[in-house]
Amino acid sequence: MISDQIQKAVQSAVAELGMQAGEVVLEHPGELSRGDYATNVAMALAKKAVVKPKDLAEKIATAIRAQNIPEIAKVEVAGPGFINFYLSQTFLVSEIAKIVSLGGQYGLNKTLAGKTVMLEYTSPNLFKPLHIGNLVGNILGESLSRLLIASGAEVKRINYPSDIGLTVAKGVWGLQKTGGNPKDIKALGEAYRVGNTAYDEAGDEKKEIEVINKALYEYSNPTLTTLRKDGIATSLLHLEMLCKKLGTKFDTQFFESQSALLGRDIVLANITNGIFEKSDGAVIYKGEVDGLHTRVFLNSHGLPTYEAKEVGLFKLKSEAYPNFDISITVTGNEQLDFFRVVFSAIKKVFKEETKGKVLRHVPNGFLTLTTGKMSSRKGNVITGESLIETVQEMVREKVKDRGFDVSTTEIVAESVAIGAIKYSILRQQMGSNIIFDFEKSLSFEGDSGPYLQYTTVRARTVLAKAKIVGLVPSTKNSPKSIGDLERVIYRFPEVLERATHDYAPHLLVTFAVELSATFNAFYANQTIIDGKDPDSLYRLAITSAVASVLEQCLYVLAIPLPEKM
RNA sequence: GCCCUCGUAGUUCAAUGGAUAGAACUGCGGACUUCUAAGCCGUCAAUGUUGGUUCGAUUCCAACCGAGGGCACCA
Repeated sequence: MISDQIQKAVQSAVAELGMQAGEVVLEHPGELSRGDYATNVAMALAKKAVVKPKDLAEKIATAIRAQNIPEIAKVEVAGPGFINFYLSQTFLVSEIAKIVSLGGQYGLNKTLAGKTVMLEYTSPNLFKPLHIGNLVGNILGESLSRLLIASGAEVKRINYPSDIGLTVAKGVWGLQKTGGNPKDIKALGEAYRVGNTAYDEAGDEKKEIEVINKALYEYSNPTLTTLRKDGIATSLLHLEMLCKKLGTKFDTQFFESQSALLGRDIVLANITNGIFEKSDGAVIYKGEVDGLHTRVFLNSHGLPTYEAKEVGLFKLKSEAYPNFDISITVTGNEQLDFFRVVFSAIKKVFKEETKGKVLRHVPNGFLTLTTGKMSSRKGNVITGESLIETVQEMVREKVKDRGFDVSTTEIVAESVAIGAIKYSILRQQMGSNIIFDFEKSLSFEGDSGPYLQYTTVRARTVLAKAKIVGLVPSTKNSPKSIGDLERVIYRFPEVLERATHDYAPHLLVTFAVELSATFNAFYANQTIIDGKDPDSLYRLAITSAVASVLEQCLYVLAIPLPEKM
């Protein structure tokens, strides 16, 4: 990458002056007028060297100029002692040519080549409609997995649904009460709602549900077991459809019914060695040794808690993928402290299996809706699906005016709705809570999923039109001076790499918006297709590069791209 | 009480310790007989408070104020 090249150039220039630069910090100046890269080495070194930062910067700049690097057109000292680099037109144009020829391969890197990553996300409660929180986790998780793949990692997408426990018991109890068909997803949702309400009233119903819960764990009642089995199958099928809509396909599923007793046994086996200890009839792990807090792994009835199930789950995972390098769990940010403790325990129990490996919890934020439309009156929970459906309906109305046929309208409405939702979740740093504003997300004006989709579709439309006229994009004849687009688009590979490194899809979102805005300004400023203008072919090359990079951004964010808008 | 997140324009979000804190929405004002106007151009507007570290702090440290979450048998 060009940034590495500049880093090296700075380092050797500093060394020439008899100093040690260490890690050279390179950044993109806030404004393009200040160049493409800037470094602050002179300011950082000036103090030690007892010289004025600007004088030192000038010396370093001179040494760099002497290297005659073809990619660098100009080196300048500015402000308090920054050294600014201006990339050469030849380099920038060659990047455009590179993007056009490489297409979707442009920008991929090998920083995680050879690494296997287990990435667990979504992980819903079966029997219970998919909650918005699950939706957020799925969206973040899918984008993370695509980011890791773009860096060469082999990613195993893992789903960990809860198929046993109180939630399921509530649903089964509800099915018996309502007589609902366990193969009907709507009846299942209704059954859970009935069961959940009854449980909260804490009367005889609560006891009945607890009895069912125990019976399900023990498989002691065939009727109940069948209801559970059918309900789970229905839920899973439904989940799979929803995930498909969202762009996820899991490699593996582990169920809580597998991890529960396994986890319990592992915990029991690690009491004598002092990792876990008994306390008030329960089995606990004292996180205080690691500066954390105590958590209960087995309750006083000897049943595994969520904590112990995680221990069992790790066993399942590490057996399925013994050669993994990184294990990531994406869940709500309220579980931050929980996972610190659980990972601390797991690392002790599985000392060998976790040696040299990374266990990481990636929190996703809590999503709240600003408008009253979706608020949960009457105790109705907002499901992930109803969110998508509501947004889709709003989009549908807008798309109708465009005069598409019925099936196109439907496809576009779904893509745009999902794009809008995903964008509003991925645009900010993960972990912080998300405010989802219906009006704003669906205004389609700037800083939105539809904005990115629209820009990409627009660029593709232009390319298609040019093709019909017989114009082929080319960078052979670039104009005397080039614009801002070339100076933004070549940054894509470094943005992608950093987004992976920081687990931060939002960096890619920010970049995609900036690129889109630059392209839209470019588009508005002139006519791209003009058979009489020799520069037209170059403008088409740029358009092609933009379309290609934006498509990649959307792909990594797992935002669908409609054919037209 | 202890611990963890976090606090940036009216609103929703950006800003690997850097230069004039960037967008979008809203408000106000424009351009358009061009390939998609879900677009483009201009403009008003912000770092919770008080200290500290630093050549330089939205960023690091401390205290305070405020929001959310967690802290023994839920997940």
